[in-house]
Amino acid sequence: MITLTEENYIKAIYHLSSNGEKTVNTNAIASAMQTKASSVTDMIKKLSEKNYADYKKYQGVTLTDDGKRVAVNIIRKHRLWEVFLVEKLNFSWDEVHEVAEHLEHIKSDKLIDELDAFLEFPTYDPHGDPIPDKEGNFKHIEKIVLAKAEVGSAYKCVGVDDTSSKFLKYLDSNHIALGTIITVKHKEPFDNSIKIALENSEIVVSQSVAKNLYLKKI
Amino acid sequence: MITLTEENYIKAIYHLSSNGEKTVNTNAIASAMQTKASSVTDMIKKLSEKNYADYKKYQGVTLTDDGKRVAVNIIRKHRLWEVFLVEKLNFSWDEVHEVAEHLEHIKSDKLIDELDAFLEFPTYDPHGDPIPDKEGNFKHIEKIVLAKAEVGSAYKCVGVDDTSSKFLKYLDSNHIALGTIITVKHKEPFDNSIKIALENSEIVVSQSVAKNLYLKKI
DNA sequence: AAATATTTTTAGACTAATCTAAAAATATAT
DNA sequence: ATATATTTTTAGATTAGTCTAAAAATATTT
Repeated sequence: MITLTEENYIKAIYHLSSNGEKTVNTNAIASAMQTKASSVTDMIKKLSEKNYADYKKYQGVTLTDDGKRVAVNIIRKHRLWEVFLVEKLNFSWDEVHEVAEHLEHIKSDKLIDELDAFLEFPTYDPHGDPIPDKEGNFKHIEKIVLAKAEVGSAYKCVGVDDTSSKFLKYLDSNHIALGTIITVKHKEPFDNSIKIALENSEIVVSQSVAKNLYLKKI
Repeated sequence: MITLTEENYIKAIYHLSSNGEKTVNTNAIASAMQTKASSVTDMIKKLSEKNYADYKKYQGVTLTDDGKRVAVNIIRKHRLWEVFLVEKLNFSWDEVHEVAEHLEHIKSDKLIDELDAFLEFPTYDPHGDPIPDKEGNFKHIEKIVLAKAEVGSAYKCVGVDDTSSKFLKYLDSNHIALGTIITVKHKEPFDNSIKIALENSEIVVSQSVAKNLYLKKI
């Protein structure tokens, strides 16, 4: 049996290794899990014993295929619940994360398969992240970050990196949502801010916003 | 903060005291919680410290108003999730209990209020049990147990006491569901079995079935 | 009312997950 | 390449919930 805490560590390791495929180090996990390095060491030993992770002392950790399977399944559940919350229960995209963090740990294959069907097999969650299917495969969308978009081109907003309530509320108040069409007008070299055109407005966004917004060329 | 285990103990105490309003004894809780009496003693001390229960050594335990509030809220969540599972996710009434046991512990007022609205404020769960409203009030239905129904009268099936999968499947296979009209034909004094008439059939049910089926006179 | 049985509590130990503080290993700087 | 800094691990303690076995309290029999 896998515990809730083990699941959360596995998920954290998965996310930390998904941007860059090498081993994940103890401190990174500690900061992601809001805990201390010593606790992480204990846990990765346990994950290693249970064959969810490969671990050699002082050398960081990687997930085994089993571990990855667990991680992807939790991500599937998390994202399906997020869709449910937004589409059926009137949650906004900045409110779903915390509740989904809990719902994702409910263990019932029937529950998640039926939920998937009830939602008509969605492929993206409310933040534009792909939802793995039952077998763990997910769509790979070719997206770039606004910071690297080219001046003069038009893009569609397809996702966010930062899913914090603060950032999502900022986007809401500037009328940026998934699907919004964005044209890059000007990049300011001084502070890396970017002027973009939306449907009815032009706004300037800071570098930190530009780094967290995913676009697809149209 | 209230833990999952505390919530489960509170729920168990509530259910044990709801049939008969006096104090609940340690062994009863131990058997309901599938644990040992010594563990129960530890926990009721803790619940007492946290003001969810009143407890005097060797004298059993009762819930405080706070404790009752917690219990009713969990029951509300449990039953709303059951309705969701049956009405939206194609679960049958014998499959919902286990999953609802987990879902009931998700803590989010918005989640449960929106779920309630999404389900159009149901007042009964799939087993005929009333669903408390936000304030904790629930409908009291005047129901009797089949074992005490009178020969010759007609009744509507309004609930079950035993919600085990075994019993519910037995009812399914005999075409008894919530709303089914039942006429009592004969009571057999020898073994307390009862012959009842359904829409298209007559069947004999044992005493243990008769004790677990709730009816309302029509 | 004394003897016996049952129930409940206590005492002490265990596991999972965590922590602090110190030690060990690795990485970086001079 | 040696010293210093950083990262990681170990050692030992803590908390929540559980257990077993023994002790204490209550209930039941005779």
